[in-house]
Amino acid sequence: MPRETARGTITLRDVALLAGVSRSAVSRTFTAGASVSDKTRAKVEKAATTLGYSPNALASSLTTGRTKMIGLVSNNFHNPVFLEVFDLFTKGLQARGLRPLLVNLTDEVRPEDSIRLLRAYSVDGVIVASSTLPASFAEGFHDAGVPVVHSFGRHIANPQVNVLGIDNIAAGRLAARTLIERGYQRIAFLGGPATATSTQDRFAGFAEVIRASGLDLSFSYASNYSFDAGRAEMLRLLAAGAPAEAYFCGDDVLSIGALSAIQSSGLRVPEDIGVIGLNDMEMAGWANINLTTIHNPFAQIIAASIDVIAASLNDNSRAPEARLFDCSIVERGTLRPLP
Amino acid sequence: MPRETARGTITLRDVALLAGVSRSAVSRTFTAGASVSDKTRAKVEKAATTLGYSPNALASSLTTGRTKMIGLVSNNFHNPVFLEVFDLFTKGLQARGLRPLLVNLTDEVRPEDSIRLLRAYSVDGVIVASSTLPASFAEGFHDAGVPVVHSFGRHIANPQVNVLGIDNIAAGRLAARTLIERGYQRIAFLGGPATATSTQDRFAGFAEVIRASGLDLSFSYASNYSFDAGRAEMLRLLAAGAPAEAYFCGDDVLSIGALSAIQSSGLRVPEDIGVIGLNDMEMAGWANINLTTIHNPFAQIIAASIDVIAASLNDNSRAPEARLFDCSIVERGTLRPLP
DNA sequence: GATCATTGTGCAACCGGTTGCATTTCAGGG
DNA sequence: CCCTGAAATGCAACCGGTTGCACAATGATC
Repeated sequence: MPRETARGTITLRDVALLAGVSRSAVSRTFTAGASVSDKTRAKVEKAATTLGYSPNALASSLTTGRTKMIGLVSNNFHNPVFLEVFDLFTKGLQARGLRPLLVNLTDEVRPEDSIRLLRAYSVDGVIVASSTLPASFAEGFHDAGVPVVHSFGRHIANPQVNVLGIDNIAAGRLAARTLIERGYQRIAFLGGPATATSTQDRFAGFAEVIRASGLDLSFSYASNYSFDAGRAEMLRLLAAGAPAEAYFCGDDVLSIGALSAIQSSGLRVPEDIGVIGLNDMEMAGWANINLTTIHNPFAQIIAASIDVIAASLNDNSRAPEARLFDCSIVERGTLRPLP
Repeated sequence: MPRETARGTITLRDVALLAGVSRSAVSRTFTAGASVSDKTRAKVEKAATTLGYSPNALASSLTTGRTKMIGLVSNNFHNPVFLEVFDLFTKGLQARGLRPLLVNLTDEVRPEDSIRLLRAYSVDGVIVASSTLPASFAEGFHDAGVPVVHSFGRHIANPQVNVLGIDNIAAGRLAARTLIERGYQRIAFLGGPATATSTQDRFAGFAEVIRASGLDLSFSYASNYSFDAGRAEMLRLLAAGAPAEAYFCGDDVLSIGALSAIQSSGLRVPEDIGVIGLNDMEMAGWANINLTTIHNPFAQIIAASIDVIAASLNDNSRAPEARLFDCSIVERGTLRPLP
């Protein structure tokens, strides 16, 4: 008698009974590389399909120690660029048979809670996708023994955890050189929140080059990486009078906010004011935006992040690596052309 | 001797040993409403914190039959509105102690695979967030015995599964009335993909009212809900000559593409051509876009979807419900004002 | 046909918790 | 101080799989 199937779930037992083999045999037919004869495999598969059996991944995780779930943690649920990021991460993880367990950190930056949560769910690894969180956040997972990669995080020489992303300092330098090449003199930095590591680094590289050229540099910060914050800050700058000739904005969405402020005030881009962004999100290429920006190679970074996390699953003692990816200028319509 | 802690995981046993109680006692201190004396609870909690123990949610799911994981399935990873959707879903689920397991269906619409996958992970329920998938997709989960709600799905009278969203037919009517009120005569529908249920319904309502008013109605479809598709289709219409006076576009992102095409061709909005969108995504309110559109009450729909799925977890025999939410016009700058 | 190396198979213990049941502890009442 | 009922506790079986080990079946070799 196939026992009370109270919750209706079909288990290994049921299949074994129907196929007339042991539970081990059923288990083995469903684990790759196990030793099963063609004959029993056939019997088991037949029984499994007639019952509509599919193995319980969570139960097996108990003994194998692997859930094939990856925590995907982010705090950027308002920046359009992150839609591309989620798309690439989910597709990339799925392609490797990994499942993203999503954690929205928007209002919550206490690492302990996320760590406890993701440990409770025994995720095999964690991807922290954020350019604004401090390194300590990802390190918390590492300290808890969970493989982790910090995507879009701050680069440092000897990191505690894997960190993959662009060199924000170099990106700042690139922005500065680009503006200088085009003959801009009164140049400004309109950054994201001053607390974000990405903002700090972009500013550092930018300021270094501008000042080395003997130019003045004014700078200010938007309250966060958002359209409204970019627009508000640019409106403030315009109202204060004597805006700069060109602005390096913290990222694309901030740039778009700034552009809208400039348009509202009747000034023209790039004739009166030039703007360069960073990220090259899809929208930056839209014909009505046409933002000159610095390309952030998301697809590469994400593919590499997944490679690294997958490698860490097999060998958690890997030394953490900090990998940098090159940025490049995408010339569109918000800077005047090279002289 | 606390047994070989090979993988370093701290279990119930370890805590029980240290606290000098049985495993049951430890288990009970961590399950709400169980009967434990204050004294043993204190001992257990002390031991748990010194060991850094946190219960394994997956192991407990084995006996309780609940994982508190919800499959969040979508195929819209390119429409900016979905960033808002993911933000609201993840926050709402987390607030109830539920965890979203994300499934990206972008290139994949075979329901069986997703069903098999989510059953393998024993999710307690599934939310299908898509306005383009057929009802049969969500029904697949229902047939497999998994509670499911289809958010933004097509409304029908006696649904097989919970479906929550706007009344797309009513929205189409609303768009038509809005255009007629403003005196537009040559009116057109620029829809999303003709295969999407949302497109079909919006068209049905829209066409009904336009034709009832004795006006002509021309219509065409973009290849998908995206900026590029909207722009391409509008460029084609403009090149073909004699465009309509006003367009009801399938959604906001399509509208923005169409707007950009109109601007590119030197025509003015709303003087030469009016545009009305649908969704009222964040970006529609950006000052440089300022799209007149129909508000889709995402926050309400998502909150209700979570309520419904949470209720289904306790009682999977609930009769499926189809709930409709009201849309409203958001007046901005892409339609001429009421006469 | 006997011998030996290879698979293939089932038993039983285990992964980390939960829970029904029997037993013990305890507080309050007489 | 004893009795009673309720609360607390531990035992042991179980959730749905996996896996080491011993044994059985199979095939190759001489």
